[in-house]
Amino acid sequence: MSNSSESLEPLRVSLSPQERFEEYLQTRGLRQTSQRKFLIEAVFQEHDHFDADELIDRLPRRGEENYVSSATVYRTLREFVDAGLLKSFQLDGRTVYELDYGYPQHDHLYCNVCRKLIEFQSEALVAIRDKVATEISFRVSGHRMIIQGTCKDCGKLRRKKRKQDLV
Amino acid sequence: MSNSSESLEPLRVSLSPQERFEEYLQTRGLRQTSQRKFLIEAVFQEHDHFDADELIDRLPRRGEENYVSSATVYRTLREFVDAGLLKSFQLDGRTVYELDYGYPQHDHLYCNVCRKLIEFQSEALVAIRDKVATEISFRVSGHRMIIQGTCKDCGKLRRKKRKQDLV
DNA sequence: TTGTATGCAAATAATTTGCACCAAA
DNA sequence: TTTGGTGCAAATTATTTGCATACAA
Repeated sequence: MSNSSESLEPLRVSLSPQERFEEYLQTRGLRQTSQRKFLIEAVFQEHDHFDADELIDRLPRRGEENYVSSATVYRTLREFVDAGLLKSFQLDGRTVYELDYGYPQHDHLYCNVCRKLIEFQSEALVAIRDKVATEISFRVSGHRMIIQGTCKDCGKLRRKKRKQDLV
Repeated sequence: MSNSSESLEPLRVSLSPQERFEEYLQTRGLRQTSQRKFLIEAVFQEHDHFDADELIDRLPRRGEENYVSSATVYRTLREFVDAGLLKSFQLDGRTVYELDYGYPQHDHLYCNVCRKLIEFQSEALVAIRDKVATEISFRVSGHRMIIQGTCKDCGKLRRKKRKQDLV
């Protein structure tokens, strides 16, 4: 899966993701391990969307230094979500992760051609969400909005191709 | 997965789902088979959300009359989506289907407790979608909005439980 | 020392696919 | 009769889990 995206500016937060995660582990009596430390670095280095497979691909292989088994990668990604560091959602049948801690709430446009995720923010969208929910006494914990279609670049390409076809 | 939902009123459409599907098959040189006819009946009998597994559960078993293999169920559901009869989306890692042909565009609230899907319609939401897309020259083919949280009933239950806990 | 975390491989679960046979058009 | 469709079982894919061992607190 291609996973480039246009990124929003990070917010200023009092704790680093590492510190935040430490806090999370301590309050639950869980342990700080070298794998967890290494993974949090790896994940927050990239500011992009990714799935477990892509992450594993850019991590050290078995036998190399800092190798982490994929079982642990899957387990740790879920912890990061629990800890509020990452958000996850389903796209094309796989679980996509993105940074949450330190990043503003946002939604996505998804290009069906190049599979790029483009972020956008809309207060109006959140307002509508809350209004709809309030009307039926639904307590909102979050939402997921994905606009599908064709991005600017892919729209251009297709038009170019159509022109060529006419020649 | 529980799949009850509050349903919107069907629209009036000139062709029945069956006729619409026939049309689809003919324009593509595909065949009308007894399995396809049977499945379209089964699917449009219920006005609810469902996944492949739930559908298969309420169909005749192997050996019984009108049995359809699950491979064919999966294949046919995708055809229904292609034909515009059904819509599909991912929820909790599985593919959920709902009637599309003859039903108005809408979105969902999803109760994390009872896993019920509640439908809602909002023109304002569509307007925001189109505005966001237009601003970056993105051609929209559709969208998916899911509001997560706790529905009215489950909110009540939880409060009741908390009260009991205090006793 | 004590229980949590990890790595490995096996297990799951949902869905897809290869292939021989069946049946619309 | 020709080509698409179906059923079956095996293959895939992403992810989870059981278990023995390793290690943080």
